[in-house]
Amino acid sequence: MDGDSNDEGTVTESLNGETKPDPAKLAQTAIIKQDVMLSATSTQSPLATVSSVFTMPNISMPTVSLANSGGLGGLTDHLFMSHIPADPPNAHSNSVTDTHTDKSGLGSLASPSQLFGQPQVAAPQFFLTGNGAQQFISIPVSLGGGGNHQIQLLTTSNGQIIATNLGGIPGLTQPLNLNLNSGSNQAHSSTTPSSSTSSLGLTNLPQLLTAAAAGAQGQILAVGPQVLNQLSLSHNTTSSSSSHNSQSLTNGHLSQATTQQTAAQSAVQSAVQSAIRNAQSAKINNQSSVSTLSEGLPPSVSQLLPNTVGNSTESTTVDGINLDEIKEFAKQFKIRRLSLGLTQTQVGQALSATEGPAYSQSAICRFEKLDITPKSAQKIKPVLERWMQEAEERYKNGIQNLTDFIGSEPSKKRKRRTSFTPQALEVLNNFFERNTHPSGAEMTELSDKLNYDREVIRVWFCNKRQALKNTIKKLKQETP
Amino acid sequence: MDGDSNDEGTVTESLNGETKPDPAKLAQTAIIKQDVMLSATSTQSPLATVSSVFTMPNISMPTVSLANSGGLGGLTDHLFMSHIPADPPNAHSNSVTDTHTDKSGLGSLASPSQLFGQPQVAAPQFFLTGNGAQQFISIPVSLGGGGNHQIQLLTTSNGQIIATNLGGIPGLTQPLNLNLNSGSNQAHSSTTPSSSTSSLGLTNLPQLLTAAAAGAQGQILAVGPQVLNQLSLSHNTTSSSSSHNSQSLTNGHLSQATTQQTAAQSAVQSAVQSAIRNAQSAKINNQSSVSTLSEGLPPSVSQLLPNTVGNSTESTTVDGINLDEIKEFAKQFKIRRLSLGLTQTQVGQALSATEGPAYSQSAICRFEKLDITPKSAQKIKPVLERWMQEAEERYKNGIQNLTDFIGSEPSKKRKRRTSFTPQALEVLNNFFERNTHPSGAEMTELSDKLNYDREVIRVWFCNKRQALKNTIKKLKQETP
DNA sequence: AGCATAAATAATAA
DNA sequence: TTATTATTTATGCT
Repeated sequence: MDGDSNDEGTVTESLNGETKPDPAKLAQTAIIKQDVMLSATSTQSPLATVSSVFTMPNISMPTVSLANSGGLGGLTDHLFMSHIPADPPNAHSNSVTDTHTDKSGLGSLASPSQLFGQPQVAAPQFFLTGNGAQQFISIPVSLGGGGNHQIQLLTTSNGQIIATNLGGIPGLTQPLNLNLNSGSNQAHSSTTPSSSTSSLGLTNLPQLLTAAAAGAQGQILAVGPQVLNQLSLSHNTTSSSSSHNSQSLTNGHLSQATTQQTAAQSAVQSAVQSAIRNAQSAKINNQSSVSTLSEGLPPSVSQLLPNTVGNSTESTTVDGINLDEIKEFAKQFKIRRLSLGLTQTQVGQALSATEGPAYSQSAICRFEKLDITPKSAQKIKPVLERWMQEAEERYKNGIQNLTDFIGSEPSKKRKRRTSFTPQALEVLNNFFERNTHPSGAEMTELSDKLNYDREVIRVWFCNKRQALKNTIKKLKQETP
Repeated sequence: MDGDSNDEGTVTESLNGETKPDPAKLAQTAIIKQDVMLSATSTQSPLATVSSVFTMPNISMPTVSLANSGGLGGLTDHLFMSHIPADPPNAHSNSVTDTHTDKSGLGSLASPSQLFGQPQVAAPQFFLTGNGAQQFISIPVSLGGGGNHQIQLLTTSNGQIIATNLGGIPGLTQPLNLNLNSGSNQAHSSTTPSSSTSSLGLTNLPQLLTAAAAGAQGQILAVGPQVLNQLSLSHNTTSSSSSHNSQSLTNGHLSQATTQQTAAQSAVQSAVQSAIRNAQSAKINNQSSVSTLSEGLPPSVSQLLPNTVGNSTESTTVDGINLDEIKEFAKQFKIRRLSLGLTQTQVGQALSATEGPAYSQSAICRFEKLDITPKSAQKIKPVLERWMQEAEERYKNGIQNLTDFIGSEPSKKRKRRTSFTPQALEVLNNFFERNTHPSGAEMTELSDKLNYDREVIRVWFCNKRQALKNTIKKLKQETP
């Protein structure tokens, strides 16, 4: 649950000097990064859709090659190619899954008690709104103005607790605002190369090696280029492929059921929700799509595309924008990103540095999922393409180079897994039993008491909650 | 674990049963944490810039691809150059640094209090990274500003020392960075002989292809090694021998080299674990490692490979197994997996079904990272190849098909994010203000009252606490 | 041989 | 965009 991701401290300054341009804006807070690993996302299925066929069969080879592939080499070629899946658009939407969702769902509404809560303010606001600029975290609303009294504000009715709590917590008082940036501090000093390096080397060596060798990075990288090429090709083509399976979800498989007990509910909910959210769901759009689509909502590329598929040979275009092309690009972009061993966060941060704010991890995520408007996609696509090309170029010239470009380290290693002592676990578990969500102060206390990093403690609770949740889920399933 | 935990319904643990024995012995465990962070580096400026000139966006026709490929050859040229850092080891400039670095450092160990967990002390850790800017990981300390009073905040009750410590340490401010690279050094000239490249290619078909195709790859590969070598060198350096490196390059000996690493790692592990865990063991080991090499541990492919590279034309082989080939396969396998949108878990489950047990998510993960013995890798490689081919084939024919093959899951969707009603939020926030840690009973009550899943409620509190925590953290950092 | 879970990354509500 | 949730990956462990 908790993710973790965020944290970060921004330290403003850096020590190093890295040259870095200014980062003025760096991302903010955030976290940072991670390592290389790639993850996959599987969530959605890529379907193959296809769309237009064309001629670019070139690639076809792959198939054949695949066979061979035993060897590696071949693989590359094909890999991608073959797929070319177009993804079905909906991916997300399908709701089958919803299960939990309920909440919002109808049920909840309808139901009960919720009603009564008093309607207070919309809670939402409280948090930060960040405004545009990235760097600042602004606190909420209010703050904007002058001093930050902050805390109270936060609290507000709904209680954003945050503020309140803080208040309660001694020390916390501080104002909420944080500016991340704080001025760029940066020192760029030049870095001392040799020395530093060396040190590094030593330090890391072991790890490095490993990483390189095994590491994700290395692997991935290699592929990259090829992929790229193909990608581009395919891109246009769109390829042919087969049908999309319509929604495969098919339930047939329910099998799992997984989770849900409430299939029924979920279905309902999902339906509802989806309806609401998406407003236009994919299908609908087809034709009218554009116009009709929701009025309010601007349709995202993914929403528009689904339709496309069909069999038509033609590409789907909206406002003069070739959605298929964008779709393919997005797909390839992801693969290229993964090939370089980069995370969405890293890409976003790097872009924010060079292209200006507006490239958060979320933004990258949305682009890849095409959960953005065609116009928007069209706008950032060239930026991403350019950036990716440079990243790839640098990669070729050495990781170091890429590292510099990105800012962070792609190869950063994963933190070593912490081992808790039985004693520590006992303390943690006892605490967890009483309270699964320790406050910051409590966490700090535990951290201090047990002598583990506070972050480690935080993560422990996070994972513990997850485990609990999973356990509960299982029980539910079984029970009935 | 804890024995006690029960209460509530939380089932928690029961399931597992873990129960873990306790080892009373462990001393404390602590965390190991940290690794090193490397930061990156920067040293040189990369600047290269570049950029892309054209971009061929999408469409790229085949041509494009050609271009790339064409590139291949060329690529080679550059490849290497850059890297080659030489680094002397020295390291220490900053005290901080030292810490990490030294493994030997024992000193560090000594220091603190770590009775339990980690040694906090070492503050160093925290920083990390950042290199450039952005990324800092947690805590930090901010250094930036100078005095941060904030720090204290963190500290609060227990005071995680961290903050405090940092503050105390003068100088920290900077230090942490490590530059990897530095690479500059380089001469590229000599280095990369094209020939080598080619040779490489020849040797390993797979690679060749790749290389050719993508160009990048090839390059990369090449590079990698170098880097590695260097690293190793430096690595060794520390200790003593450099010799290895050279050897490593060559293949013949690889084995030994490998071992070394292995040893190192292993050493590390053992050392760490047994001993202090925490301390950053890694480094420490190095030295010893060498000599020690390990006997005990069976070397993994990744451990063996690094050395290999070098320039040698030949491929690394151990026990008649071509490690380079396996490495390449592993790399491609991952990409292929991702291209199909599959997770390690899915692959593992599917394989377990068709090939019999023995293909857990962990197994897949380890294969991809090559954290397995060559023998083992050689054994499962064909299985994975075969499976992947079928998966790809099915994918082409429709997702459905793939879905069936995999067994359900692929399409499983992510649970939809819960939306709380304003009313519910009010109730929750009010509660949170009074008590951030509701008991199980209280949670159940809220769940019931608000009509949300209990789990959802639990998570809400969890996240709320985290948010609070993060807020606090930020405050600390920033505020100057 | 793998489970359990820490750590990391992606996706999503707001 | 940000904050937060959901998923995936990696690894310690006996």
